[in-house]
Amino acid sequence: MLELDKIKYYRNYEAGQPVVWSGDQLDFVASVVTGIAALTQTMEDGRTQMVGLLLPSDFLGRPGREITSFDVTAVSDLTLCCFRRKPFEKLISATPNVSQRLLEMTLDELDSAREWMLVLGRKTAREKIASLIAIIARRESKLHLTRPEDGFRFELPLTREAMADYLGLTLETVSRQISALKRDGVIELLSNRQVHIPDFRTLLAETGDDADGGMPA
Amino acid sequence: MLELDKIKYYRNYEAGQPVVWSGDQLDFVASVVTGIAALTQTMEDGRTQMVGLLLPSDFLGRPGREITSFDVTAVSDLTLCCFRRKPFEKLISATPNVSQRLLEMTLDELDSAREWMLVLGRKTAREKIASLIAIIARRESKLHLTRPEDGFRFELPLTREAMADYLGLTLETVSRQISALKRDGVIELLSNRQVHIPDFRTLLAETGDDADGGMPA
DNA sequence: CGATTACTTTGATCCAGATCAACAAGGGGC
DNA sequence: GCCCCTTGTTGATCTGGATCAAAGTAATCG
Repeated sequence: MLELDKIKYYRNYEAGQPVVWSGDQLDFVASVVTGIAALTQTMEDGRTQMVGLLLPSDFLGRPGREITSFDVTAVSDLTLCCFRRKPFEKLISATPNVSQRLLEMTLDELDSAREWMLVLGRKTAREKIASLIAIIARRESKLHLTRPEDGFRFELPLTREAMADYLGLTLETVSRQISALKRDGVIELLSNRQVHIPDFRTLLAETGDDADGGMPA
Repeated sequence: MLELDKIKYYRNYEAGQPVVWSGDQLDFVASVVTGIAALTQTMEDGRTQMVGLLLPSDFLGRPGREITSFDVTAVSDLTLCCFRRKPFEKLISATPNVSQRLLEMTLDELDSAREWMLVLGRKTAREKIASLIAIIARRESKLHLTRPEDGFRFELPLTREAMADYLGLTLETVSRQISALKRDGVIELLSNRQVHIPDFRTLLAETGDDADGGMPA
């Protein structure tokens, strides 16, 4: 992959800044280095739905199609490692490994998207919130190499509004359900964003998923 | 692709029959020849959400992972063209074209899944129904090489319940909204399943999408 | 054919979550 | 510190779709 180094460069975005708008041409593909980006869709009347979260190491842009179908926005301060499209595409057509790796990543994303469809289509507001917190918790624990079963604490990277956009809810409902989970001892809040999970099993029980079902990314 | 012929065979399913259950080992990958299959997820308490529809030429199964994460069911009578997994995987690692083609198909499916997330998360029942009918209409028109703008008729391949599972609604709501669209002259029903669209634009206006936005598969 | 079973429509009622409306709590910047 | 501004909470009310309940229609089978 040494050739990649020759065509890569970095871009930085502040929290809230747009990376690309739906329908725009994206003349690069990129991988998230630090921070979080959100893929969202917006209807004419302003209703919006987040359709994906990009975390460090996630990939942005699809080889072979230069037009994005979703808005991409920096949720937190964001650094992207970008590759100019043309040389990148030449590279992947030359090296089968890259293409296979990309396929695998894409299939994982597809699985995640489909699992999220269950969340959006069938879960209650409380289950949605619990699911989202569980996903973030799982990721954090992976990052810090702790087992999520042990109680631990972390920071929610999303505003209440962003959570609402992700979950197909309103921000008021998000706030209320977080309060309810706190009242019921499922989670503890050290501050608005700082969450402590006393018992991960209890949280999982609130997601509505069976025992150890996988969760979307 | 001549080598593929050596390892392929056919399977038939009757409407309603399961193809695989979530968590089962899938020792083949396949492509739909005729009929329709549904990918669904089910919660412990029986709530189900359809997460994908497989139509003729769509692909089932992912190279590299033998366990399916979704139930697959025949919605109508179904014929699959199957490839035994091992030789198929050997083939795609040998021929970069196949792998690239698969990547492209998967990216398309991912886009579709994400567009469906907007439908599930933010659309009203009426918009959901209109969206579904528009999608099916579009497909049918593609199949018959007619432009969907011209009024035309076709058959809904799904029961009201299957539509409800796809749209995150109950079957009663589906029935009511179809009746409402009929009452308002957006669609005409020749029978339960036979739909006639007098004016495609009118239908599109009911989906909530802006003008010519792409629709999920 | 009539009967049984599956699918669909329609009605009445209920409730989870949306909407409308205040208000609290940070958190910079000056 | 104080003010402004963004973010979050909480309350009151409303409503779209769920739920519960009956019929109506169509396909299937003996």
